[in-house]
Amino acid sequence: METRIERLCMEIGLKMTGPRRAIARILSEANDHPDVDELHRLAHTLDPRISLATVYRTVRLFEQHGILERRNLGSRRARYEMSGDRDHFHLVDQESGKVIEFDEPETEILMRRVAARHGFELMSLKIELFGRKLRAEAGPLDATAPATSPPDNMRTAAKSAAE
Amino acid sequence: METRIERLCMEIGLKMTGPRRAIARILSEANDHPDVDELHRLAHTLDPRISLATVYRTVRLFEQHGILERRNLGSRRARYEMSGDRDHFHLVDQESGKVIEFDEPETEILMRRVAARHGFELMSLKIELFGRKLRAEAGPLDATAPATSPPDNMRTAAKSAAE
DNA sequence: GTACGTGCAAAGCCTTTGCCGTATA
DNA sequence: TATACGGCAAAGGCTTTGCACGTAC
Repeated sequence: METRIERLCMEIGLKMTGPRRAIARILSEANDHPDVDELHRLAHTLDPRISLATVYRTVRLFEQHGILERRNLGSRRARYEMSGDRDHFHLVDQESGKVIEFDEPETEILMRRVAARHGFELMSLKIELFGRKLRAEAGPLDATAPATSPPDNMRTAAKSAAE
Repeated sequence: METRIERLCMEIGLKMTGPRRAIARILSEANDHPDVDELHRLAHTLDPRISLATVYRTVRLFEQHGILERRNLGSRRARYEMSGDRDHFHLVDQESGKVIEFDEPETEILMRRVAARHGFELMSLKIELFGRKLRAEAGPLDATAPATSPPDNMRTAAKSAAE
C-alpha cells in the first residue's frame, strides 16, 4: 500500500528512492512527533544503510514542499509531523515531555483575525502549551515515563526558581 | 537608577557583578527580542571585557529564575525578553523577520481552560503567528528592513514550495 | 576570606555540505 | 543516459563547560 506522503512526492515530481520511501512510511505511521534521531533509528532498522545526513536532507525536502511541519516543542532538536488539513496545537507535559495534540478551530479563526488587525495575512501558527498534570494519582511513578524521548524540554519554563 | 532586573537579582540573592548589571540594563531597555549575539555586542560596548560565555551563562541564570523568557520565534537562535506580568504573543513578519507583540487575554484564558480539560495546569504558553504583510503600499522597499537582525526565520513555514 | 563569577579556549550538540559513486525516471 | 540522490566524513552555527584567576559579599 502506498502512503499519502509517497503520493505527494510523486505529484511533486520527486524521485522515490528507498530512503525516502522508508522515511515516508515511518512518518505516516508515527503517532508522536519524532525527531531526526528517532527517524534515523527507525529508518536504520528498515535499511541499515540509510544515513543520518539523508534523514536530515529528506525531512528538509519534505518540509520545503509542505509535506512535513517542523516543531520545536520546547526542545532544541527539531521534531516533525505530517502537515494536516487544519492546524492543531500542542500541549507538552513538562514532567514527561509527552505531547498531546488538540484542535481549537475557534482559536485559529481568532488568530487569523488578530493577524489581520495588524495588517498581516496569517501563513502559519504555532501554539504550544506547557503544563503539569493535575492531581498525580500516586507517588513517584517515574517508571511510567514514555520510552520515546527523554524529557529534553523540561527546562523550558522553569518557574520553580531559586536553588 | 536601578533596573527591575537588578532589583529581582538582589531579592533572589544573586551577586550583582558588572557583567550582570550591564546585561540587565540592556535587557531592560530593549524593545525587541535580542539574541545572545546582540546582547553580547551591546554589552561589549559597555565593557569590552564581557565575554560571550558570560552572556550565555547570565541569560540562562535569569531564565532559570523566571526573570527572562526564551523565545524561538521561528529561528534557531534563542531570543530573550523580560518576563511580564501577563503572557503576550508574537506575530512574526516572514519577510523582514520583525516581531510584533500583542495581548489577547481571552485566548490565554481559553488556553488555560483547554489545558484543564486535558487534566493539566497551564504553566506557560507560546503563541507565535507567522504572516506576510497585506498590501505593501509600494514597490520593493527593502531598504526599510530593520537593521537589527537578518530574516533568520523566514524558512519557518515555506508554503511556497516547488522550485 | 570564601564562595561564586568570569574569561578564554576547547568541546558538545544538532545540522548542513562537499565529494563522488549509485540509482531513478 | 542524464539527473538527482545517498553515503561518508568534515565543517558549520549555536551553546555549554573546564580551568585558573578575579571579585562581591
